[in-house]
Parts: sequence; structure tokens; C-alpha cells
Amino acid sequence: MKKYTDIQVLDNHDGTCRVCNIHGFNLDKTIRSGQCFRFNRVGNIFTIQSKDKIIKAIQKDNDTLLVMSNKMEIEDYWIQYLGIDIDYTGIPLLIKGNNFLEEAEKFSSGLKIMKQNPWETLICFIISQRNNIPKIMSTVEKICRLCGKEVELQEDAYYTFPTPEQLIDGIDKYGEEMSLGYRLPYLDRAAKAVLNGELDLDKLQSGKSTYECALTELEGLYGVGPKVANCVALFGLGYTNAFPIDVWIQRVIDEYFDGHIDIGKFGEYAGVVQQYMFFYGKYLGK
DNA sequence: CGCCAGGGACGAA
DNA sequence: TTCGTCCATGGC
Repeated sequence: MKKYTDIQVLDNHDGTCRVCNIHGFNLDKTIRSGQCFRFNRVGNIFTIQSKDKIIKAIQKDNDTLLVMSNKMEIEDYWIQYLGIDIDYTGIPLLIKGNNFLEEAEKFSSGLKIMKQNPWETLICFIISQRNNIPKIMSTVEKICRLCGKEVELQEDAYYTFPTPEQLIDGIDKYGEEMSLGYRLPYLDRAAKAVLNGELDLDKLQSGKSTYECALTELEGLYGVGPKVANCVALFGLGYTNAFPIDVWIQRVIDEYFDGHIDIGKFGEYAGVVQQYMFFYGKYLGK
């Protein structure tokens, strides 16, 4: 998969930067397509958090983003995090002739697969089980508030995403108060596996391991099945071929693909196609 | 294989 | 107001 090399970050010297040549990247579609759960939108201003970092971002036009952060952090972290640098021009050829996918691609244009922090992605998608997006977001916010550290931005208080250690301490301290339900032991055991070195998420990233290897490792965790493992592989580990199947995707497959889809032909873009199906299918569903 | 387990938000009825 | 459903998984 090709990467854009001409994206420019221009410092406005007022605490903000302009990110130019973003090749049609759409912030709203990307953030609100159900990949990430730590954001807040007021009008066209998105506040986005990852680990201990935080930005405010506004889409100015098709080719420009205004981001409140420093140039280095935007270049080294947020552009990759938001998936702005990945070129999807190979997709139209792969879905040619399939009416549903062509419509979905049109509807989703500018939506990118994010490259989130693996640990954060794992915890968020364990929490996502059998929950809807508003509930996932409030639960994630809650574990950050209870277990993370307070940080301030423009006189507002925010909370960092807890480290494995902080999460374990928080679970000991607050337990059921965290309203995690049956997911509580899943989170506890995942955090302990990372802390004691049993699970090295960094080594599972694309380029350092394989999709099959990563999936096996993830599914070995208590409370992690194929759905969550594929979400972590796709949104956190960089395996764009991962194809998580949730109730929405299953509904789309049943309704528009006669109950079966051959994802092999989408190759490394399978996960992107899946996200188009999710985003468009959910829109059609309501 | 089928069923059940926390819980809370949300929309349909 | 009640009821079904929501980006699942493990235990039985």
C-alpha cells in the first residue's frame, strides 16, 4: 500500500498548524465511523485523545486540516494515527462491478483506517463487546477518569488513557464501579498479560509479525474472540487486510451479498472495504 | 449445538 | 412506559 509523501505541516506559530495536501482525507467520516472512542465533537471542532496526547482539529476544506498541536507531534504521531498518509487509489479497481461496494466507496470517500495505539485499541474493543458506540465512549471515558492522569488543556480537564499498571490498580480500587459488567475480568487479565510480558503488542505490529500470528496471539487472550482480535489487528496493529465481522457487517453480507463474501480478492484493502461496508450499511440501516 | 450472563443508553411501539 | 437491541465471548 502506497503512502503519500507530499503532506505538509505548516506552523502558524499560534499553537496551531495547517496540514495541507491531505488528498481528500475526511476528518468527520474517519472519526465518526466507529473506529475510535476517545473524541468529542462540538460543531466542526473535534477534540481527539490518544494515550496521553490530545489535539483539537477542524477540517478547513478538502485539502486542509487545522490542528491545535505542535508541528513535530502532528508529523510524528497524528498523521499516521488518523491514516491521512495512506493512499487508497488502488481500491476502485478491486470493487469494480459490485454496485453496493461502489456506492459504499462513494459514500465513504475520505474515510481512512486509523492507526491507533495497540494497547488502547485492545482495551477499547474489549469494552465494545455487546455495547453501542455512545456506551463504549462513556465507559472508555470513565476508565480514563478513574485510572488515568489528569491533564489540562485550555482550562479544561482531560484524562490520559491508563497504562496496564494504572488499569490494574484502578480495577482493584473501583471494581464494579467502573460499570464494565462481565468485561471486567477480561480487562484485568489483558492488562496483566501485557504487564508481565506474556503479551508484547508492539511485536505484533504489521512489519514485525504476520496477520495470522497476531490474530492467534490476540485470540489467546481471555475474552478476545475473532471479532475483537480483527478490530485490534485492523485499527491498532496496521493489518489493513483484517476483516472484523460484527452484526452490522453480517447484516450487510446477508442483505447485499447473499450471505457470503469472498474477501480474498480485496487483498490488503479488505479492512478498508469492511469499513466502507460498515459506514454505508449503518447509514442505510437508519 | 443452544443458551445464558452485567448493564445502560436509545429508539420503536 | 416497556421492550428489543446494541461493533461478543466463554462457560456450560
